Amino acid sequence: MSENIIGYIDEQGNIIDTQSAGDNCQATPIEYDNSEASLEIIRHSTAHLMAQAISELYPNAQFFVGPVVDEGFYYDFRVDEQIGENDLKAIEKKMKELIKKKYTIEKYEMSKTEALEKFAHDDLKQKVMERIEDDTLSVYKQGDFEDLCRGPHVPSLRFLHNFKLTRVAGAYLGGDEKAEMLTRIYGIAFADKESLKAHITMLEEAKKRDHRKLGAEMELFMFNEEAGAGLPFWMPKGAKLRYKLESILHKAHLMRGYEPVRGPEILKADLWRTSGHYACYGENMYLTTIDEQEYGIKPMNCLGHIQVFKQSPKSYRDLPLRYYEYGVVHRHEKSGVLHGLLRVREFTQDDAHIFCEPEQIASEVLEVVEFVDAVMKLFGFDYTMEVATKPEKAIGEDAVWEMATQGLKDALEGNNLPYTIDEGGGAFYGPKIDIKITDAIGRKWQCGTIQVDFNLPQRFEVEYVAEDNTRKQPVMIHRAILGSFERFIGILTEHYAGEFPLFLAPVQVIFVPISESHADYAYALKRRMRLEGIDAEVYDKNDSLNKRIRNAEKQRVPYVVIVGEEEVTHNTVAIRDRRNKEQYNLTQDEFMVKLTQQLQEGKI
RNA sequence: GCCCAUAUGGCUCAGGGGUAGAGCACUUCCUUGGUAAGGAAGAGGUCGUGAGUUCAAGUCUCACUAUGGGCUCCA
Repeated sequence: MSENIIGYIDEQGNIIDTQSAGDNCQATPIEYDNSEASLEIIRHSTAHLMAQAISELYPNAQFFVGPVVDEGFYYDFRVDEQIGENDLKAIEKKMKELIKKKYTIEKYEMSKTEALEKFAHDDLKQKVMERIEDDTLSVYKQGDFEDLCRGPHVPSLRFLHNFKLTRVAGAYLGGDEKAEMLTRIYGIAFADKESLKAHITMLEEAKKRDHRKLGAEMELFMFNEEAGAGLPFWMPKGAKLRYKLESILHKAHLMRGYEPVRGPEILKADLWRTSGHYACYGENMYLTTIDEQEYGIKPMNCLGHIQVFKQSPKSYRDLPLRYYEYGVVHRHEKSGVLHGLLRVREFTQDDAHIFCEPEQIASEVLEVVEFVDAVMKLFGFDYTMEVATKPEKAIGEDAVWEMATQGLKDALEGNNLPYTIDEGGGAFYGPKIDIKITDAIGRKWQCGTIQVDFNLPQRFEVEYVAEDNTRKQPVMIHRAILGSFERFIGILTEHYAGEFPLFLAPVQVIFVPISESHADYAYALKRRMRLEGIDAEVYDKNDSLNKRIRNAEKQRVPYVVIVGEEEVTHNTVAIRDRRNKEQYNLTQDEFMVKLTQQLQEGKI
């Protein structure tokens, strides 16, 4: 057996560790490196090593499960002491001590009955075994530490060096909110030191573009303890950015035949009862009483649009009718899930409801998908689509659900658009296509959504007059493309690391006059910019030129423009490119043309 | 909501049972400089909120609020 082989992959793609394979294994060997299979073994063994260290430091610790996940590994366990981030160092240190003992990792098997007996004193192990169907269970042993485990593991602790424990967290036993909460420690491990270092650097880079940090630095948005959690404030620069995004999207909606509407923020609770929100979504709603009448603050915009639709009789000739609204909604999210702009309690959706005939579903859904694609391309986002099916808490008949779900799949399949299925992930009133985009550190966020709804039209008796003069029920398609301005701007900020394209940047140009005598020229330029709808600032504070240039650069604006004697004389500007730091001169007119042309990039 | 952690001037952070400190930012003055920090002076904080322990609490304890890392859920 080669020194560097830590396991094998059989023909089915299963990983077999050296303990299980024996000496004459014919399967493909797994070398000790950063391949997927190798990391799987290394990380799993590192999780066990961590458990061993924890059991030495906290002798009464009991262990649940310690799997490998996308970003490394974790172990769930129960312990009497409180473990905080500061304790991770001590655990790491103990792990390194254990490595020095060069334990081999041995495997032995026993029947489930024997195992149940062996771990009779350990209720967590009993719970683990409840979830296992096999009759034969394996135990891995290193030094005095042994643990029930399926493997695979490295042959010896000597293969483990490059790891880091990253965070400590609480996790419900088995992911069940009603179950006891265990302590979870996350860690990461690699085959070599460089990869570990690179990973840590990547995390630090991601931290630098965290939208919460940039949002504060760039004065885009803020939160306020006195106002309450999850309630964002938009500062002037953030509001400008948001307004630009709203305008781009507003035009895009009009071009696609949408009509703006607007509903009230609060509606009587009876309407929410009719819709089913009261029963299915009530725990997330803010309710209030006015003149002994119960009202609900809207968590969604559909009801308003339905009332507008119903205001006058509609003909099949009116369909499809596309109502859209930047709808402000309030949802009572649990305090622990709030996260910068990505998860808030008040947010504005770019919401639309398309009322159409059942035969129009596929073409309407497809048009929305194309709209989504145009928006995602504009910002350079990768995204995936997911068809979400009927959840446990749902209204409407199964047959209706099936028809709607199939409609969504047909629209995607008919146009060769790839998608995955999220079983049980639908809204309570219908199936949906979720559009998920990936942020700067690889987290996936749901943004856009397309939902087919046969239920609300029925509940509210929404009707149109068909060609044969009978009354029919339209289908409602709920859709959002950004999802919410809050979340989308949060993701955009991280995506661009704060360096927004010209058509979004809250400040598009900063003029830096070389000395006081050139300030007038700079202000004249600023006025000219404003007439063209371009946001510019003049940095003429009593600071050195270098410092003002530095401050301007730190603002992450698309253009920093220096003006001095030469520019004033020739009516030109000296532009610093923010990317390559080169500079070039243009006449005022050329610069204006360049800017207005570049603004066109924001059209969809 | 639950587990763990954190909370000191606008920002980043140091300090620590005897009554608060730095850098940046801010104000004023000098400096008018051609591409990432010129110099000087000044102002600014009941140390998140409320209780408790103590002769004495910003420092210790508890509760609450907010934030961060997770669990669960969602745009």
